[in-house]
Amino acid sequence: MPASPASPRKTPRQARARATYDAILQASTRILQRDGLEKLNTNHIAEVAGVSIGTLYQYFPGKDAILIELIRQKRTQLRDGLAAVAESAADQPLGTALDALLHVTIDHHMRWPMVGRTLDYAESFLPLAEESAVFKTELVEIVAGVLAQFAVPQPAAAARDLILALNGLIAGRLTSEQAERDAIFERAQILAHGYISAVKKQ
Amino acid sequence: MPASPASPRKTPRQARARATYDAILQASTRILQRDGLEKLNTNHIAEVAGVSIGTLYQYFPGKDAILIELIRQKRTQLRDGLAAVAESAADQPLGTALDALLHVTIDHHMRWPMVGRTLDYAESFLPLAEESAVFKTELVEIVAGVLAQFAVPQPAAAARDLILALNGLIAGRLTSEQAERDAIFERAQILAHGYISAVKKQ
Amino acid sequence: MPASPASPRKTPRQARARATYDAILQASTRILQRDGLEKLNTNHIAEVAGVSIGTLYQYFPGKDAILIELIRQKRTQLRDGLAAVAESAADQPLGTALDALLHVTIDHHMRWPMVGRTLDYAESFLPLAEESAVFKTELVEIVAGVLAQFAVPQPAAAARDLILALNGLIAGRLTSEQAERDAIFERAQILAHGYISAVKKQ
Amino acid sequence: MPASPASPRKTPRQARARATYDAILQASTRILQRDGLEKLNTNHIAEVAGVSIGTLYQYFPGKDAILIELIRQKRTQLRDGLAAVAESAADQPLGTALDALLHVTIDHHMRWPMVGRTLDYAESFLPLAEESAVFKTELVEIVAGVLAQFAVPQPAAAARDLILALNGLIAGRLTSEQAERDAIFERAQILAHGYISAVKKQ
DNA sequence: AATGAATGAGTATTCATTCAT
DNA sequence: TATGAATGAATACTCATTCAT
Repeated sequence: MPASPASPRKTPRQARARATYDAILQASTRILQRDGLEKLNTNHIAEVAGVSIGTLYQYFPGKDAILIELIRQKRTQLRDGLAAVAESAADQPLGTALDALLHVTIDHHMRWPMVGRTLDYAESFLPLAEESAVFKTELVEIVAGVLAQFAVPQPAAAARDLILALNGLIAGRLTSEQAERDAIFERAQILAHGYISAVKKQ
Repeated sequence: MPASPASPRKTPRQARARATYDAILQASTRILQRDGLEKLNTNHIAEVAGVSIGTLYQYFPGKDAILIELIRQKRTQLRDGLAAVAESAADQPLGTALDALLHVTIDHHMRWPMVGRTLDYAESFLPLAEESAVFKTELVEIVAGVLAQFAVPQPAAAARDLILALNGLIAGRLTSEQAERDAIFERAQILAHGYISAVKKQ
Repeated sequence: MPASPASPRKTPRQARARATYDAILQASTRILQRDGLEKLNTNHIAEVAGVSIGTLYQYFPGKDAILIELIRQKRTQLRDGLAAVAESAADQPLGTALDALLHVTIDHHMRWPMVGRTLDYAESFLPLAEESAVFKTELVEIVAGVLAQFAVPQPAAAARDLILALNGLIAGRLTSEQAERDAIFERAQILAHGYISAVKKQ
Repeated sequence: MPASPASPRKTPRQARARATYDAILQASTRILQRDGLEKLNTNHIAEVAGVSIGTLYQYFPGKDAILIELIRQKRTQLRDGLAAVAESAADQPLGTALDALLHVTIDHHMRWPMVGRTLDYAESFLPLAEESAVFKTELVEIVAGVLAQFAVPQPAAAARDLILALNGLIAGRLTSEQAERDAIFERAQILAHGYISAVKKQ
């Protein structure tokens, strides 16, 4: 099992090790959020995390592995959040279900807006093609499952387009000064409902 | 008035100078498209452009200035393309005008998909905040002008949201294998029409 | 009396300790043979030996001490092998005695060819000058003792030259593809006999 | 033509560049001779050579390339030296020819004794297998050419063995305190003549 | 005694930029 | 003006060694 850049080098067993592992990831998130990808270097991460550079390399085979782990954690959060909402939306009207999904998505983007944008870009140079495809399929399936309950035609294609368009809208709003949570929700709602109405009329 | 990183060091007057200047930008585009931002370094650019590193620095004060110039050229292309279409859309039905805008936008994205994504990211660390705000406003005004002709309420807000959502949809599609021009257009059309219908019903 | 890098930190008394000690040395030999000196690091040794890095340092004060111990063991093996043969050669003809010495030497080189070469090099940076001089003298005395029985003039000088030349021949052959045991023996025999004949004629 | 560790990165064109290139190699030789392979690191080389670390990497893709270039230069020196002597030995008696070859070889070893030993070891981890085989064949052919003139049977095999044995003898003597040039020559002469006599009697 | 988490000095390498020619 | 040799700060990563548990 050779260490690839895609997997952590050592799985933390002791409590201290776990804390170190998390500290490295949290420090990375902070740097990404405050200074961007340019300032994310291993020495800086170690310093912010309060560990030595050697310790960092005990847990991650390299800088890319840290980025990959951050991406994975963020994906897991979003997927689980959407899945939970999708499940509880089973017996609710379309508008309610949609709004719940929107809230989860917007909250997710708002948590670390800069980190999200940066990690999206990082995907383009990390060896994550296959994993990304799987993740996108999972997201599409979750959303498509909700859409299918309301007789939306071609639910997978609709889900994929909705996700992309909403991501663009939300991320774009968060980049600019227009970062009011409720305002974003309102516009996203119009977009989503409008799109679904149009798709149904097709 | 010292040269700021945001402006080329010299305005090329002679034809040879112009050719060198363009060669540097074209080389940068090629490297960005093929290898990504990581491989974009000044020595490599000079080599691909067929000039010496010294010459490169005669034309640009630094690496960032090259990126900035690429961003400006791309922005100018898109803005001019949309403006031309918007003008000729003055006496056409909404659907036709919208489709024309969509075509320009999709073509723009498809020209150098990887470059577009990369430059979008590069904006986040270049000193371009003000300029970017102006550009976005210009785009919004162009699109809002069209929407206003058809009594779309709050045309500026609608234009902004449409631009963001469509960018997300188109860029996302181009990232994945789903890069069929007509297929993208079809879905973008649904999104745009659906959104405008929804906005009108508000 | 602080532990010097030239001596193991503890003399193992219990069987388990002895096993650990040997496991570390065997692991080092395997790494040296398979991957070379570059890959020989204490963490790797500990891993291959199946002990923790802390335990390794209980038995050896440092990496150099491991190398030194390997060198000592190999030297002891060679010296004892040659000494045994030299003793039993007391009442045999010169050719027979010489052949026996050659066989021991070739067998010794063939056991771990890569390890031998590497440890020869390691001598150059380990604090082993005096010990090495003693060892070389011992070897020379063993061989010179045999030569003296057959009236070889200046037996010590002849022994020393023979050892050096044969080492060069054997090691060189083992480095290349020409590693046939019998073929090496044949050429070494010619070399040794020719040299002794020449020395006698002086 | 991708930069491999086996070839210099940039062939010096200007006089200044040539001087820098040579300074790097000379500094490496000095470090090798005085401190050994352990202390041979790129920063140290650059410092001793009086150039910056960046300059070093303009000429060599890495540390290994420097070692390889040193090996090549030493090999060329030895090969050319032996070839010249072999040619001029065409019409001389065997003893004279052999002595001339011995002198070249001993002089070569004595030039940088420590460097020679170290580079011999370095061969074992550098990607030089094929090149080394070619070089050894060339040496063997030069010496075998001389031996063949005097009806030595199997001249190639004899040449190869002689080279290996003499290298062992000379290098071994130079390692110890016994580094008298004439003394070494005398013993090498006995070895060479004895070996050839023995081979002829076979 | 054994463990393994942590350390940090050391080393290789890159790349934006300068400046003498 | 163009060239390309030179610079050196910045960065990734290794590995011998220590020490708290």
